[in-house]
Amino acid sequence: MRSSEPRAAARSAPTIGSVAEVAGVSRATVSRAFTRPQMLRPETVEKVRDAARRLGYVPNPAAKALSTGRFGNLAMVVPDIANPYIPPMISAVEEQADAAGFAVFLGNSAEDPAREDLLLRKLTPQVDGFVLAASRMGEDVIRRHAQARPLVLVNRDIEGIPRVLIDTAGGVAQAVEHLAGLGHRRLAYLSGPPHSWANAQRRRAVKRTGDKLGLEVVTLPARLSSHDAGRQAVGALLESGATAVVAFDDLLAQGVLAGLAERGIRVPGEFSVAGCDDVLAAQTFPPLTTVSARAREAGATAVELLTSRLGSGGGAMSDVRVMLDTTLVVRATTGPRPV
Amino acid sequence: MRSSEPRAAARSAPTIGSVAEVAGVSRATVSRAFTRPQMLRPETVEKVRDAARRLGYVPNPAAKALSTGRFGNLAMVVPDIANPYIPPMISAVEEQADAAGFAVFLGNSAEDPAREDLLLRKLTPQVDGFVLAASRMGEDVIRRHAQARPLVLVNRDIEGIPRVLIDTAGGVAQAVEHLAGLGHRRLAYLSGPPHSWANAQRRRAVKRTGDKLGLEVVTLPARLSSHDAGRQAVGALLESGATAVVAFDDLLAQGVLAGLAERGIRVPGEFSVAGCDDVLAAQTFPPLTTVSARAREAGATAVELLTSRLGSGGGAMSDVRVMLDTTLVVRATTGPRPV
DNA sequence: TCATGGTGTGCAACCGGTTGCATGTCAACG
DNA sequence: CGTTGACATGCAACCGGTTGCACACCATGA
Repeated sequence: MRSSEPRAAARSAPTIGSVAEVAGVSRATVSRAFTRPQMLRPETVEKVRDAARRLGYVPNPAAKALSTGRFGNLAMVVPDIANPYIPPMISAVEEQADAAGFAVFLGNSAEDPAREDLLLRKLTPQVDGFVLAASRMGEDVIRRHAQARPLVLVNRDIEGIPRVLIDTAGGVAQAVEHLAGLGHRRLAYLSGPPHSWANAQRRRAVKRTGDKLGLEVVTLPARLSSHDAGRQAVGALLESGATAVVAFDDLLAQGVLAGLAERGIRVPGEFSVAGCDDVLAAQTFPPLTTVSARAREAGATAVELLTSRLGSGGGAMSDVRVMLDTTLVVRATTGPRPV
Repeated sequence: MRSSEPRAAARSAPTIGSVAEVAGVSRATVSRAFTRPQMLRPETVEKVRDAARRLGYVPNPAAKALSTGRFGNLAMVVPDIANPYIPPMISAVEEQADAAGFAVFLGNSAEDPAREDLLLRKLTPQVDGFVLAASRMGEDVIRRHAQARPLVLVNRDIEGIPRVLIDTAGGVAQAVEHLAGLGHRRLAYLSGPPHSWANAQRRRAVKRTGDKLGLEVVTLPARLSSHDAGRQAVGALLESGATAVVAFDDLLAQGVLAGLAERGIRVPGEFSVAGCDDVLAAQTFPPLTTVSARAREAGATAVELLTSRLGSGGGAMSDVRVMLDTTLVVRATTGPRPV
């Protein structure tokens, strides 16, 4: 038999109306059976739920959003999904949001502030809030968006906006102490993206701790965080006279490892390497000494902050700034200073 | 001064009504100025657009969705974001969807078919279509969802449902030929997730090609795709008497590399290792011989299929099955059979 | 017996767009 | 000069929920 549907897409989705009809009540009652059951006689609720179940009724979120102004959606925007640092955070956000009954939009800004801004603007009218990971946008732009929707930052420190910061300074300082304890006297810091909050934080921690312990510290630039950049930095690293390096992140550190291996320099026998973020670090050989990341926790915490704020009807809580501290994880790429 | 807003959240978002008022036209005209401008006098369109711009008007997608039944959203559901194979695909999907004017929901099923089903059910009422990567759901369940919304599969082969398959069989066969050419006579295949389409495909390709070339092939199980599983498989690998291994994917291969290194077995001097997917493979040391992945292309193609189908009003095209073939990338973990 | 009040349900308006149809205007034509 | 029709715009219903208010019902106390 031919399809007798009026439209192309056979969207015979049952509505609140059909449920009402089957249950023999009004549409209002059906609505209340789901949103305010305590307002109804228990047997009425049961009757409605039963009808709904039989019809396979699923409430239409668009309609709900239209009348309530709440969407049940969050958006997470990241600078680069491909950076291995990010997926665990996304995963945690998704999990936590799901548990709180939210679905999550994912946006990828490709490190471009303008793109990020555009994304937020397009997402705003269908989400209840945002999680912005390592946002690249200007402070004023972020502030403007925060006015339109509740917004939580990860690894970006703006006063007055709730934020979760992974304090790698502590872990990096431990790495420096660890290396000093192994007898190293001259240390290199291989830096990451120039405008990154995390890079500034780590560079400072290396410098300060090195100074305190009386080490010589040289800082080497790396254009960006990548394996190749790390490998290419090995020449400068060796010329610098350092016997150990702390790299901005694990990607760089792994590049350094590869570069050293190519030149036949043994790790940790002749050179020590420490990374940061604990990303795939246990999976290199030798396993990389690094600073734990806690990216998952950061994501989960951000969503908690967001949903609790949404629950409380947007009552702005006082300035929230969560610091997650980190510790060094010693594996096999650091050892005593070569003699 | 105190806030004089009626509600807690100051949502003074301009609506079609306010634009109409400012422009001095009816709401219908404002709507048409955006959706059917050719229906209006050009100067009217200009007048309306101008008013909208001044007010910062952004159409409310929930309202639009409610009246049109179209949402402007897609959903991508993956089994595990943390698997490095996935992010590039997500990234491509996001990019392509964005270009076509869609926002994308991300869902993570955590390899659990029931969770995946639930996710789809919850997302269905606010998306126009789905991209399912390596779905773990039963064929009948997938078919049911495909009835509710257009749906494209990646790396899952179900007749009648549009799908994009990364044909690693070709690349894997090349890997076997490569190893045979290097003199290896006994070969191991280290298998991946038991219910995975990709695993079956690869295992078959190794077996068939090995048989053709007169090699002995042993298949070793690995519970899942992980670094640890690979490392733990090294014992069985060595006992098997093989001199080379093709692993289900790069994660496993890298685990094998680590396990071999721990035992002081040189690669490729004493043992050859090939992976699959080209994920971080260039970043190990030595760089891994592997089969190229094309995950990005798969994602992009899936979205193209989806959007073109959405554009054509759901007119079901005939059975679509896109195969992306792959090739071997020889790097430094494969060498001549040890003597 | 009647006012009283609490309880459960329905009516109808509303959220912000879209769209079929009616209306008004104006130029072209007989 | 009246008719016709193309074109631009407005009116009002509708999408599928939510919610303030009215109402009916019933038990209670005077």
